[in-house]
Amino acid sequence: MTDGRTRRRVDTRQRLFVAAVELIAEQGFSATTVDDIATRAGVAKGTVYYNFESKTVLFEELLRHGIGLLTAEFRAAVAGLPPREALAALVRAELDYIRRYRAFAQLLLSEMWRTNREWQQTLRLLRGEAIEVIAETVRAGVASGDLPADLDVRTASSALFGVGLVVAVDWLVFQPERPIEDVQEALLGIVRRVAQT
Amino acid sequence: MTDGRTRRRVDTRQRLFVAAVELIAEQGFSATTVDDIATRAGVAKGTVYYNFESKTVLFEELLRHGIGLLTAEFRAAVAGLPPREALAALVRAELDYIRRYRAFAQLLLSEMWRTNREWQQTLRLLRGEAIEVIAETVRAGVASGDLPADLDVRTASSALFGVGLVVAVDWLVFQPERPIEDVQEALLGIVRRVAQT
DNA sequence: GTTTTTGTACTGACCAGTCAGTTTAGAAGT
DNA sequence: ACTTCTAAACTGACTGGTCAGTACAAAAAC
Repeated sequence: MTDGRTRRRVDTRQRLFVAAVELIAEQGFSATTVDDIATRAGVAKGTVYYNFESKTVLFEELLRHGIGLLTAEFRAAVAGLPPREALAALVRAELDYIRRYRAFAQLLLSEMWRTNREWQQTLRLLRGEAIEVIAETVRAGVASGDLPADLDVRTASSALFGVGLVVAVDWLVFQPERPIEDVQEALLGIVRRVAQT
Repeated sequence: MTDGRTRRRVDTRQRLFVAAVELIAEQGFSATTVDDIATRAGVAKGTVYYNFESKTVLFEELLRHGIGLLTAEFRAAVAGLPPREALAALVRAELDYIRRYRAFAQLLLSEMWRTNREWQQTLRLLRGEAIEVIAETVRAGVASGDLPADLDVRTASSALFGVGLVVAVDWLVFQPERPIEDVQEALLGIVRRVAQT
C-alpha cells in the first residue's frame, strides 16, 4: 500500500498542494499560472498534469484536502464535550488550524463567497460539511438549554465559522507581529458573552 | 459644467463601474476581462481605455469610489452621537451600505486580504481610512468610560469592520431569501453584549 | 520492467492594450 | 435657423504576448 512509488507520488502531490495554496492565497486562482505552481514546487510542468487532470481539478482536490482536514479537527475537538465547552473547543480548533495553515485560510476567505466559478459548487459543499459540525454542537446546546432557545442554528453556525476566519486572517495580514493567542482569547470572550442564555 | 459632454462621460464611467463591480464580485479581478466589462456596460472596448488608463487603474478608481462612499456614510452616521449609540449607528450604516452595494461588498470581502497584487497598497490605504472612523468612535468610548478600558482600539475596530462584512455577505450569498434586517439585529445584539464594560 | 518524473517544444485560445477611423455635441460663422 | 467646423467621445479590428494543456523521448526511481 505505502510502497516507495506511492509515497513518492503522494509527496509530489503534497508539494504541488503547498505551492498552489501559497500562490493562490497571494494572487488568486486565475492570476496563478500552472508554470508558477510547478516552478515553486520544484517540479516539471508535465508532472502537474501527470498528477492532476487540470488546473481546476488540482484546485478542487486542494480544497477537498484542506477543508477535509479542518472538518476532521472540528470533529476531534468536540468529541465527548458538553455544548458550551465544545463551542470554545471549536473556536480554538479553528484558530489553531488557521495558524498552522495560514495560506489556506487566506485562500478560503478570498474564494469562499465567490459566485460563478467552476469550483464554486465543490466549495459550497465542503463549507457545508465543516459548518455542519458546528451546527451539531449548537443544536445540542439549544436542545439542552445551554444556549438560548431562540438561536437560529444555521445562521449562528455559519456566522461563527466566518467570524473566526475573518478575524484571524485580518490579524495575520494586517497585524502579523502580534501573537495569535490574543485573537483566540478575544474571540473566546466574544463567543462566551454571546452564548449566554 | 454639466453640459452634454461631461454628463455623457460621467454616465459612461458610471456604467463601467457598475459592470466592473458586478463581474469582479462574481469572478474576481483576474478572471474578469476588459471585453466582459465593456460588453456588460454596453460600450466598445476602446471606450474603457478612453476613460481609464488601464484595467488596474479602473479597478483602483472603483475601489476609491466605493470605499470613499462608505467612509462618508460612516462619518455621517456617527456625527454628534455619544460613543455607544455611535457604535450601533456604525453597524447600521455598514449593513445599510452592504445592502445597497452588495456586489461591491462581496468584491471587498474577496480582495481585501490579498497580498502581492498591484492595487493592494491602494486598498490597504482606503481600508485604513474607513476603519479610522470606527477607531475614533471606539477611542472616544474608551476615553469616556463607555467602553472597557482594556479594549485594543485598533484590533476592535478592524474586527468590527470585518465581522460586519463577513456576516452580511455570507448571509447575502448563502441565505439570500432571509431579510437583512435580521442580520442587523443579530449583529447589534452581539456588539451590545461585547461592548459591555 | 513498470511507474513516475523530466525537459523541451509546441498549439490554439484568449486577452490587455493600441490605433486609425467614425460619430456626436455644441460652438462659431452666416 | 441652418450649415460648417472642431474637439471630445466612442468604435472595433488588430497585435503581441501569455498561458492551459499536449506530446513525447529520455531518464530516474523503485
